[in-house]
Amino acid sequence: MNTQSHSKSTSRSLPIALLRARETVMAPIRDMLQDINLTEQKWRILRVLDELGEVEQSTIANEACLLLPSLTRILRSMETDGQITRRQDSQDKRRSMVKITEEGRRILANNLAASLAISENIETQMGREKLDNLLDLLEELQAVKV
Amino acid sequence: MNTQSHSKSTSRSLPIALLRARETVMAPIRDMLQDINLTEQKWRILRVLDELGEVEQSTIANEACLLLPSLTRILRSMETDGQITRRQDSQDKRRSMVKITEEGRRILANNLAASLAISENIETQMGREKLDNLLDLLEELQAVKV
DNA sequence: TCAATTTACTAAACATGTTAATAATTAAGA
DNA sequence: TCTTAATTATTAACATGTTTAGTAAATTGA
Repeated sequence: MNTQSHSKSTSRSLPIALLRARETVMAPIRDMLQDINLTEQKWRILRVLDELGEVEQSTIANEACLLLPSLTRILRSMETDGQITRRQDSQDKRRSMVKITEEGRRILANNLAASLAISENIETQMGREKLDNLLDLLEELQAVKV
Repeated sequence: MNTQSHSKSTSRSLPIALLRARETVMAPIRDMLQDINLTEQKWRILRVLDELGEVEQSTIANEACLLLPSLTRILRSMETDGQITRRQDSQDKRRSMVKITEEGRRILANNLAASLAISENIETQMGREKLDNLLDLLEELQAVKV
């Protein structure tokens, strides 16, 4: 008898189930991103910036699930590549405000169709109702106090 | 109007929702693991090995959602620390068979209670029914053809 | 039988994750 | 005001993620 027969199988373990499900969903997205030479993290950052407008780095880190040290490096390279701009906030000089550029928006626009096609493929197989149900449950899980 | 008003907000994006939910769930587990000087990946490997017995590395990689190059490095350090053993398979000399040691099992056993407490906290807040529903949907999502 | 292909793993290079320490600035309290 | 604490971001160091390439062993198929 193994240790986990007291516990639960990894397939019913929430952290592992979330990870495996994400790997499934990400596989085609990674293929798409590889074609345009963009990492998963940079893609998330562009989407968050497009959604929120000009924001400070801590906000990006929270929304895109990145740690600040990673973000510092990634934004540096994205600034070099002309996908985002940074400027010091005039009110609070600790903050640096980040904004997506036209080039960044262009990348999003160019890949919107491919991105949607991937989502729709999953929606077709699982069904809209189940997918909404899943998204609701995931939002609820995020709100749990840990 | 931003690019994503054609698309969907990041909170209704499956990859991002899965990532954010996982961050929530993992936070207390990371705290637990830090106390015993174990990474999240090593914890997953121990759980998979405990569940499956002696297996080849590709199997571990699949089950624990790790790529083989990462696994090579991590197993090397776990072997040094006496948590797993490796031996060449006699039938197929390409394979190396990996097994959890008593030390590895001891680590699992010592942290089973803490691990369960974390799961039960989430279960209490979300409810058993919703959690089962979520796990079912995640399993279904994993099975989607991408 | 043997060349071509597949499988299992490792190596190397670079990007990101993670923690700790630090600098700069701002906020809060005595 | 002055000091202390908190906030924002960066740097450094090391572990892991990710991709590409490579090696060795096994399998396939003419």
